[in-house]
Amino acid sequence: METEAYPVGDAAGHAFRGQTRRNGSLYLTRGHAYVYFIYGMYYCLNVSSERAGIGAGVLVRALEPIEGIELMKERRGSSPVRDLARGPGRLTVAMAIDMRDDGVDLCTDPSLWLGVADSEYRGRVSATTRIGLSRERSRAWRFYERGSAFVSGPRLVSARSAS
DNA sequence: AAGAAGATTCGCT
DNA sequence: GCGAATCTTCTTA
Repeated sequence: METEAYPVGDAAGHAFRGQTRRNGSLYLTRGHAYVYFIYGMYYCLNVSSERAGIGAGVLVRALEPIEGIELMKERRGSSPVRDLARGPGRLTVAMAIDMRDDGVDLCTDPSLWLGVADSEYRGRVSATTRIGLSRERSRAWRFYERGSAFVSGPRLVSARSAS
């Protein structure tokens, strides 16, 4: 798995300039989905990360497919398993995530939810700077499973930045 | 009202 | 490596 944090006060975050129609789900209680449409073509999935009324979240950039691989291949058009969900746009295609999922509670909704990581993944997380930003480039707020082939960007550990 | 940029991906050079 | 695809949001270049 690969994620990027967009915490409160982050100038690169969608909630930096306050709540809008688009980013409203970032202001839901932690654990809700924030889905937005980007580049006229792709959806991106985020998880709200603060209490109600505070806008912050985590972008889910990549996943390692475990189950439902055939279905994901159908949606993605026969791409290699490694590429099914390696990248935020690919991930939402493979999972059939769109604006209908915006605002759902990922802790209780039967259609889309988050589980808890197996203990074997604990301690296997590394960090780098985030991808594709023009602001706050130096923050090492991208997190991924060290050694995994199912991540979308650099797998090197960058120098830790002050936070 | 109009234009530019954007947490991307894919295909072609 | 570069540009197209294609649309929402924010800013006024």
